[in-house]
Amino acid sequence: MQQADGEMGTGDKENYSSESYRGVLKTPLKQTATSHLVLTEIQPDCQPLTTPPKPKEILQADPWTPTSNLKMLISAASPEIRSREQRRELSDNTNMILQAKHRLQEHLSGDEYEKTQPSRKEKSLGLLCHKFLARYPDYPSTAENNYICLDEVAEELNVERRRIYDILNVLESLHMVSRLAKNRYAWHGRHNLSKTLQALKKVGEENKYTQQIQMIKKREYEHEFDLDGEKNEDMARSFGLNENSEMSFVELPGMEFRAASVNSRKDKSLRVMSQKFVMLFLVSTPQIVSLEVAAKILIGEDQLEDLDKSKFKTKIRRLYDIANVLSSLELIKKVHVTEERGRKPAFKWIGPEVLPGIQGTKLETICTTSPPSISEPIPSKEQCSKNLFPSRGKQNFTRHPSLIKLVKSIENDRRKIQSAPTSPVKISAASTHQHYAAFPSEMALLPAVTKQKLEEQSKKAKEMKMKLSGSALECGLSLPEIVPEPEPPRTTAATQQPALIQPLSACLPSHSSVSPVILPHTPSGVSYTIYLHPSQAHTVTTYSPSFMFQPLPGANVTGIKSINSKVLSKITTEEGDNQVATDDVTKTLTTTERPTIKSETASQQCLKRSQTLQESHLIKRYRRDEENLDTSLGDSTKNERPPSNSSQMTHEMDNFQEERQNKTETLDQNMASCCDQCRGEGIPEDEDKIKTKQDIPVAFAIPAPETFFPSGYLIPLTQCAHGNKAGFLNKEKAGTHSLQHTTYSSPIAGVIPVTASELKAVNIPAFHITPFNIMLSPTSIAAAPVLSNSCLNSSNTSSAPNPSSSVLNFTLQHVGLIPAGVQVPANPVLQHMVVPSQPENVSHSSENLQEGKPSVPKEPQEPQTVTENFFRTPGGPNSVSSLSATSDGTARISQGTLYIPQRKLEVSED
DNA sequence: GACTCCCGCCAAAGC
DNA sequence: GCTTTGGCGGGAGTC
Repeated sequence: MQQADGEMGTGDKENYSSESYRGVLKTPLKQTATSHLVLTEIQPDCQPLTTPPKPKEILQADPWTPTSNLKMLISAASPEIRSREQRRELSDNTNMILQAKHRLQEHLSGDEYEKTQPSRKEKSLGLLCHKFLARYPDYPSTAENNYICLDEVAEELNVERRRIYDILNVLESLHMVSRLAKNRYAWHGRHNLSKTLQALKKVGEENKYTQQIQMIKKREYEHEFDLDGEKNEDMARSFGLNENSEMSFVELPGMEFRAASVNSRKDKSLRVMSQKFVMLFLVSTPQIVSLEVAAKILIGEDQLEDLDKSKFKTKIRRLYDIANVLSSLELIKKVHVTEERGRKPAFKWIGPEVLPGIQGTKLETICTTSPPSISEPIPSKEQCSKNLFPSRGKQNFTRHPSLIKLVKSIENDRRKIQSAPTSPVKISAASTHQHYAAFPSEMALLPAVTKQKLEEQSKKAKEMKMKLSGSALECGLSLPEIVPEPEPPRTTAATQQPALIQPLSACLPSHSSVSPVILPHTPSGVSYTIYLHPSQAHTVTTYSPSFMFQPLPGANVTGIKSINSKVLSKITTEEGDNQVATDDVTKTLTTTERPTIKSETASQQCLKRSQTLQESHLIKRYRRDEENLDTSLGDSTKNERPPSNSSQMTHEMDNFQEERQNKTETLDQNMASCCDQCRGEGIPEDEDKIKTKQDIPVAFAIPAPETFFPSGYLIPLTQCAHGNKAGFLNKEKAGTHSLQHTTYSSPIAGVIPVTASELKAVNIPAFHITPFNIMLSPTSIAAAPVLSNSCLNSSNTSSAPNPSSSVLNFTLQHVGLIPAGVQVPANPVLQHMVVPSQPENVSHSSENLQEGKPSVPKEPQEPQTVTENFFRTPGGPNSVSSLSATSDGTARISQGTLYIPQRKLEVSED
């Protein structure tokens, strides 16, 4: 109470009309009054306290419930209703409520009074935030008086200012309010929300939160989260957490904090925590974050050595505070994740889908009139850093350190642009080229351009298909709508500029820009770099009879190279940058029929051994997967999908396959033929022949109507020196111990940026390209981005043929990334991406964000099941792990010794 | 007993 | 030196 008095001091003097009222506030009676006051008063601006009394309600035995309050608040959110309510309530006698309070206080003893108090729930920060939000419009006009008087708000809501600070801090983190001066805030509503979320997502990706989450979950699963500082430091170090130990606030251009106070105690600020928390949702797939994970990440960034229980508890408390406010904003909702270890509280993102870079033009506009922007690091890196981190003379709010990385990344990109071989640019893309060059990270995702490109490519591809001879199309599946241009003859591909990339080269992505990009065609003989954002670097599944991964600078890379043309399949995974190789490659090979793996850091001997060992297993798998393929190409794919999605899946699948219906049969035959070849002589025996089948140029995406995920870039390699198999084989040894091929010094030539919306627009459903940088050798056929069926669900836990595996193989073969007949298992890593059906999240993606529309309220959902997979990366930074799903429901890493069972997370909503 | 999170102490920062 | 701001953790209410 003393503190309350202290807090109220100034405000009381300024705003409270009488000492008696002040006294009321200090009495328990205020608690009762609080609820009812808030229920009735909806005053958008700082106005004199005119809270109408509702004596009857005050004395009511049946207190108002959160539900009823919410309903009222919703109705009050309407300006008309609100004004009507105000008019009516303003007519009431304000003094009545005070009298009623006094009366109640006098008549009731302490115990009796306690019973009249609203329950704890009714005093929750979430409800308080609801009340607070109800006072202001979501999208205030600039003409309005949008100032917030802290004292008045606290007074009218009848809460201590301390609570208002909690709300304001979270709102500040979303740039819904900004502090103007002491006791004074400005209300911005949701105008800036979408931009803020985009910025947060970007920063979250920069900070590799996805990997951090994975790492924590993995550790969680390996053992109880140990509080051993050394281990956690290792973990943090691997993600560069120490670099970000000073948590900084992410600003929007033009939204810099002017008040110096915000710079204080920023390291533990609720604002920063809130932003970090939101980031976790934005980068997570699915967008469900448990409090535990969030707290650990926040602690990890804070002080690793203080990772004790009290710290953890405190963090959890704060996260609850934040979550309550975010829930009131309808950005998240509480769920429970039930896994084998128990039921955990978690929160699910229900806010608008955030696609990075969509609003690049808007941001750019702001940046031109604002202090240093993300997309416009001028004039130099140093200057930018200076601007981002101004001196403490006059404290501006510090921008996030990751922005510095972003600047460097952009500069690198620009360098690469300039050094990369130029490719002809399509007219359609030319107009945007300059724009892209100016704002590569933002413009790389321009949906309209992308869509146009897709359409053009589709047309061209269809035309070229008509012209192409069938000799190069043994596996001749017709092309998806995004079919790019036809491939050049393979014999000259290595020395040619791939025709495919020509229209693509106009677009240069920033390394730092995480963009959903559709993979263009992989013409035979043309090497590509699949360039994915480091923050997405979870896993990659590849498969090739002869392929090579090439790490790209500044990204998480797992390299893998086949030194034996008979190597039939490989799966790689990467979860961190600095994992330590600990496992013997051959160890697990003897226990599994799964593909061999190869760490970049492992010896070549291990690789050869593993390859030899796996050959004997692969033939079996070919047979098995061949059967699966047949099944998956039929109706089994649909059957395996969750019931809720089966209809839509069927529809999309039908659409997708409609135009290639006739060729499917041919495919089956060809597949069988190829498989026969593989069985008999090993795949690469007829490598040229196989490669000629890769003119199925476009990433064939498995329909996944419920969720779209960011993918990456496919970047053609235009300076390939390896023109033939022999040359490649000669490079094999070198490739095993060194993946730094100078040949690929300038790999970035072009990409097609595609957003999820475009994917859907062209009936190309989501596919997953696990975050990785893969650089193929010129002669290699495949680097297989994981095209994962989003509906994989947990079906691979059964011993039945896994259609997802077949579909995946079909996809990879279709795309030309693996030879026909070669099979790769469905990568269980991807299954954690399977999220409950939420089509509305897709539909209102970019458009609504751009228009600043609020997210569409979502219907309550049934409990959902999410399968998560966690992996140990057995090798070092460049390690390669083989992952596979086993019939007993485990994810197996062939290189490592770790078996990590799949975790089925049941997400239930409260 | 675990989960939630209100509450207010009290210190840092601001004025 | 007073006020504002907000980190922090005890502990009560709820499940």
